[in-house]
Amino acid sequence: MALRHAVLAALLDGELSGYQLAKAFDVGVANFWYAQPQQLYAELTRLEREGLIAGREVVQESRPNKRLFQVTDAGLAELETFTAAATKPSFVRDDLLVKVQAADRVDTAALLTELTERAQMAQAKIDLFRSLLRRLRGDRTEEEFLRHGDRVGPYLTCLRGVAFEQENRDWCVRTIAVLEERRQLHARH
Amino acid sequence: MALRHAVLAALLDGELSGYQLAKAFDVGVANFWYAQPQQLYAELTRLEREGLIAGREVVQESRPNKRLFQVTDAGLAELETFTAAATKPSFVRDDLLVKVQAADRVDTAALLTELTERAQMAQAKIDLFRSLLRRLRGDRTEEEFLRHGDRVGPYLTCLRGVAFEQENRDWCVRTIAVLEERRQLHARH
DNA sequence: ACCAGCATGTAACCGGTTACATGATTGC
DNA sequence: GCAATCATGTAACCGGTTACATGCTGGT
Repeated sequence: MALRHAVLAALLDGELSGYQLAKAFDVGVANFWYAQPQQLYAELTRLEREGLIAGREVVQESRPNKRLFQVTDAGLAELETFTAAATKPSFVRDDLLVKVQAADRVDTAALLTELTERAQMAQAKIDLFRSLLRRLRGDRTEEEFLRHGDRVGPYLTCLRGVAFEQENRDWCVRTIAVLEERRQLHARH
Repeated sequence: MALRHAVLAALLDGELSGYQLAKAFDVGVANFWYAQPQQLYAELTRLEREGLIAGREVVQESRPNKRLFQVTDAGLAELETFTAAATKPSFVRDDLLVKVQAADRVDTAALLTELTERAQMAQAKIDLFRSLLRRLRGDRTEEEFLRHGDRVGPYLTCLRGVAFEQENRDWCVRTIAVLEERRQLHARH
């Protein structure tokens, strides 16, 4: 089980519903975890049954009722155990990189389109994460916030997200330039 | 099925045995895919059965015999189809980031150790990838190689690997500094 | 009228992980 | 003598993905 700790960590920010969590996990919760709604609802049910989170029904009028969840003491203890235990490093697994690996042996037209899209998606994420960072730190400087702010966890993971997506975007742009130049050279023969 | 294309792409460099592939995939083949030996042997069997790769037995004296595989025309066609089709973006999923997300609510001692280890592992990968890049480009400059070299795919993915691991290392170092400073502030109370 | 957003699930499937298994050679 | 490297697999499991399902409200 891997998602459970990501959910617990996400719920440290306060009470959230499954739907709200789903929105957060849809963009990857500041690029550190991605999950689909179905997975989350299932995981929330399990976590509640095990007493690691507590849910309460919130009745709404013009919308369907929802259940807000928060981490219990047992849940926090679980996170504590998890953080203390060693984990094996995670690896990148990206189809786009596989395609680039094969780029000099196959047609690159579609690949170039995809790389362009990826660069744009990366830029969109950068913008999103940057505004998130601004919201988190408020009117303090970054250094000030990281020293004395109360919830630096999300800020730090978000910084990683920004750096990752910048790298992503820059690499896409560079790769497009290289492949396009080689295409032209090849066309001229 | 996802691994199959990564294997096909890896085999574009020339004939390789399952064991050699396993070594490459163990470090993540320039950080674009990771897989275990068992997975590879199973996948190679499947790919050969489907005619996407062809294997030949190589008899060795002082070592167990091995089977070398190369991509067939059908395999190349499969790669072509794969590259032309759209893929959904991949997401980062890293336990270490989950831990950092929760860092201000749990004890960070073990986490700091792990971050240090990660920074070192990232540095080791950077060194590894850099030497790979040097080997690939030979005595040409990077620009020259990317313009006229014949196998730029591996070079480009390797560039991504270096950038990723640098980002990784820098973020670990930064995060350690932040968490450690907060620890001291908190200890003094 | 129709689509987007709110809100929550079930069930089947597949791919990746973990555990288990074997056996020879070379170097410390 | 022991560990590391070469070399190749099988089987059970689990977690993440895909497909399917429901129903109400508010805006264009």
